[in-house]
Amino acid sequence: MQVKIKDVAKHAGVSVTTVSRVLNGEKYVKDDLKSRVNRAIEELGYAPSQIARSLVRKKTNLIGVIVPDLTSSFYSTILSSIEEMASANDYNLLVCNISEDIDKELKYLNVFQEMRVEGIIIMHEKINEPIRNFIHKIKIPVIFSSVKPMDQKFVSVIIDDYQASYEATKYLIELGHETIGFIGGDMRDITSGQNRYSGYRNAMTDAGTKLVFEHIRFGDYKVKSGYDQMKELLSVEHPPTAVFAVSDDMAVGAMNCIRDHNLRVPEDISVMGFDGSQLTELVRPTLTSMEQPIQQMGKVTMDVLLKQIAGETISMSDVVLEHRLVARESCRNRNEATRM
Amino acid sequence: MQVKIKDVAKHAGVSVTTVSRVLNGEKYVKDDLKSRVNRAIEELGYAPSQIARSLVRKKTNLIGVIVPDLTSSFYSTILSSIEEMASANDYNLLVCNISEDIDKELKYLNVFQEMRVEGIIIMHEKINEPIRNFIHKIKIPVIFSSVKPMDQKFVSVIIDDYQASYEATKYLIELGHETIGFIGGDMRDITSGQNRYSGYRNAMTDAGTKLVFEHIRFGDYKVKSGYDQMKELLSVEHPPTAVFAVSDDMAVGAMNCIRDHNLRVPEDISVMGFDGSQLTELVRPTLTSMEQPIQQMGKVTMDVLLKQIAGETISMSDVVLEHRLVARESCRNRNEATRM
DNA sequence: CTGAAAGCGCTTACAG
DNA sequence: CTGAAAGCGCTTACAG
Repeated sequence: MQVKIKDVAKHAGVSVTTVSRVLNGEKYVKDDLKSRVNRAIEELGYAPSQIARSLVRKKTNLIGVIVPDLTSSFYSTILSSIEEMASANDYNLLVCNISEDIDKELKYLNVFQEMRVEGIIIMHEKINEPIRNFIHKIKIPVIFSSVKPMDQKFVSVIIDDYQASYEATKYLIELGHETIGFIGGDMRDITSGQNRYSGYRNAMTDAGTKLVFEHIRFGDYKVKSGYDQMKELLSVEHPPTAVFAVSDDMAVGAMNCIRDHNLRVPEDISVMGFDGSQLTELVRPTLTSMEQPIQQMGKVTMDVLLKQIAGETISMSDVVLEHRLVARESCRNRNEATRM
Repeated sequence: MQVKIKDVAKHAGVSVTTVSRVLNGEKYVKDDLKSRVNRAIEELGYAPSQIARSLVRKKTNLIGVIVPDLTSSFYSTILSSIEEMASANDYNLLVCNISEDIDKELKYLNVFQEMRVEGIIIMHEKINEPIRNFIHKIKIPVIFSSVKPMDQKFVSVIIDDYQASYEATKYLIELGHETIGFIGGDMRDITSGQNRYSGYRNAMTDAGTKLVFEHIRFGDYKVKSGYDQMKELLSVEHPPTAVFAVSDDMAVGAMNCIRDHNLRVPEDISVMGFDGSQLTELVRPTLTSMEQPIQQMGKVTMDVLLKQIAGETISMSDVVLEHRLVARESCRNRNEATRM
């Protein structure tokens, strides 16, 4: 049996009320009693039950987080930054890794509700009807991090994906590339699918560069799909001289595919990534990438969520963070490249 | 105000006992009442409070996990596998990312206790005195995953690090390498520090290969330290022709360093990693690695922990899983290599 | 098959 | 400054 407050009270010869008071650091307890209580706590190895405390206080200090893929460097970095902020504010994280499994998500959302988490963070945008209904119904604050699903009720902490993608493409154009392949995301995703595609498309047409149907492909953000889609890009009659993949993972997959076909990055083909994950510095050549402020994204997400929990009436607008193109080795000027 | 069981009872015109019964799927409730209750639950959007339920059942379905570094591919993969098993068994994960911060760990361990988690998983072996005392004192099952701290009270799910390291080294020796550099871990770590070093050392001396002091270095398992230590190895008069790093991350760092010095892997220097993380297939050349069964490690950890929670008297012995050397491109026969 | 009552381990007015 | 009592939202004997 766990020792409980009653045992401590008995041991110290005081009432449970008094024990509770020293537990919660209230003043108005004589030093004499306070030290007796503390000694009893020490001697009995007492640890108050958060469960019981939560019940009466109606406060759990719990936050539920739904991660699409824990093993992804991008998400685990956001999560780690969320965790840091949470911990600093005495919140604990209940984490759920749904790997494309929508049923699991719904189940977890229910668990979150039953656990009376004070806030929910969601990091993907594949929101189906039951989930949409659910998050609209509950009165727990919900916030989206790194994505913005088609839904105006919730705050999203994101970058301007359209603009970022536009600039990334423009960068390649300015490097002299006239054929730029695109490895996009899931077009059902607004943020990372549609917006990034639009940015690419408009940058191309604005520059008077023609869009080549065979140069436009879509993956699932993971390394393997980058590899597979690149393979397709290499198999067309006139492969592009540069490729823009909307995730670093896919960009790395593309780079590997290019190398496995005995071509060189960036001499033969330039590769541009997106996200700014650890991978960028880890591969060779290092990967030029349109970077999201990943750490900050996690931090700001928790910041805003904590405010929502505190009941501050948040203006329902999104938080849009700065993106930044970090040039590394994987992209090269087309003319220099051909000269080599 | 949250709707509670009393509201449902009133709405359905039954007692809370009856509502509780249908909630918990007990038989002995007339279909008539059952459907009235279910309708009331539906209409009111009622979700039972796990907090209250936990209090009376003395069961939280919570497991606390302490991860050294969420952004590491190795740990996040174990965590993801733990999460999967937990979820399948209706357990939820409270995760704590301590980044070398021992104070944070102790704080979290306290939180875990107060939250009445049913089990605790720890994935590192830097156990200091206060933490040791703490985990020895609490009556919550504690299990170590991927490490075995110097302590006999707890079960560890591990591989035979000594043997794995011995075999990895032997593999390089059999490839004809006579000078094999070593990038080890923290020698305060029994499992991944001392045991892996011993395996290397003994494989070398058993083969009659002499240990070269300047060829033996120690990092912190991360990419950067692999890079830095490799730089040192390259600066000695006679650099080794092969390098064994005790983590894939360090091995990748070493590979990058070698390349940045205009040397080739594996033509000039072979590189062997350890862990079997996603990186192995992702870098070029692909990384030969002594692999741990990462997924299985997470799964088995949860398996054993669940048994301990169920009160099964576990024989206090560790679970030792199979390691496996996976040969890829980064290691080459010394003679072939020099011929090129 | 159904319900009234006690109790899970705390906190918090309320009274003194 | 201290304590008795009510209550947080459930479940579970117990009685019928």
